Amino acid sequence: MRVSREERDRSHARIIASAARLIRERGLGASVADVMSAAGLTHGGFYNHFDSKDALLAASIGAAFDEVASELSRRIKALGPEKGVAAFRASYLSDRHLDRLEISCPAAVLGTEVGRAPEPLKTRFGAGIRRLIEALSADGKGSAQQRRAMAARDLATMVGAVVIARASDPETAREMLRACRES
Amino acid sequence: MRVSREERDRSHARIIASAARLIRERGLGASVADVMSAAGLTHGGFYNHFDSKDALLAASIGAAFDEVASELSRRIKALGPEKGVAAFRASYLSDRHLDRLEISCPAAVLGTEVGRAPEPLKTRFGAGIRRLIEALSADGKGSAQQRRAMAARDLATMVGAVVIARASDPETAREMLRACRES
DNA sequence: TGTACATCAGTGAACGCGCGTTCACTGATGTAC
DNA sequence: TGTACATCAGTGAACGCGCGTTCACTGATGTAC
Repeated sequence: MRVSREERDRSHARIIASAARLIRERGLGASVADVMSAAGLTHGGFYNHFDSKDALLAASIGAAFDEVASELSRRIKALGPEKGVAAFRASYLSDRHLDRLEISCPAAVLGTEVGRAPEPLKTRFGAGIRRLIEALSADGKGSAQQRRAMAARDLATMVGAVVIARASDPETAREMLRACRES
Repeated sequence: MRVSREERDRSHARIIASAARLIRERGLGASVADVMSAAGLTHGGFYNHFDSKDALLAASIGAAFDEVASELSRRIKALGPEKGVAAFRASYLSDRHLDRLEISCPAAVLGTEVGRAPEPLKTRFGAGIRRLIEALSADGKGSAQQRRAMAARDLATMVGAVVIARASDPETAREMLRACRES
């Protein structure tokens, strides 16, 4: 049956939120039916909300980056640039982060899959990356350009370390994280 | 019809080699039928060679790491530790590497997918990573432990940079690679 | 060395399954009067 | 404000497709005598 406009908008938001979690947990292959079910709906109604699964993926990748970027901003606001970025880095490279796939950084959890995805997904992904670099640039010395480059390198190291750690046996994972925490 | 033992062994090697290329190009979802076809065989014979698709994935991830690790060793042998590692790093972070998925580093091309794969795949993956860290440790100063940690960080940065660059729009990709080449 | 037979790598059809997407239908909501 | 009707979010069955895996079959290879 038809539902009110407010209800419809709530459903839409729930679908994106469910997808943002499920794709991080299971990858881009997370099924439309499972996403809809996690949002408390049935799969048939999906196309009332999105043109295609790819459109949902784009929206939910954006939402996932939003989450991570605002967490970083929150830390910077609370602790200042230097300590805020350091706290973010420590949490990113923590053992705990390894296990919490569903709220993890999209780059660390979807990166290689998005690399093979169609262009619109990459555009969204790239926008998320630039947002993170921008926020990370709050810390550091030198010109704005130098700080951006340092932030980009910093992000690459964090993402690479977590990607490798998650894909490896526990011992190798530990070595990789420990080495990168020392930076 | 039955073929000779030598022919059989050649088929086996061709299947692994084809898989090592195809999974890097298309991800772990590359189909058994496509792998067999690339090896000049039909899909029905696959289970004469492997117990399951996962067994093939493990073998071909190992083979892909072998390729990359021997390329690094070759450079070190030819140019010495410092220049050899530098040449490897430059090639890893080159625009050219971004496009050559099928001969790329498994970590940069399969990392997030292997993160969700069963344990045996991660063990193989971790072994490949340790081999690369080991080889990269040839360069650098300090104790063996310090050199290993530096090599691990170096590898994490390279992998993260390429993962992010491939998953992003071209402009963001360029910024990320440029920043990491400056290291 | 030759012969008879068992083995088994390779073939191609078939299986069951999960997927993205479509569709006819339902009935509460929104709208026109 | 009340009524009649069009709209459309949500449902659940159905579609076509590709996948990993199984299977009966073929015929050259390997082996036992």
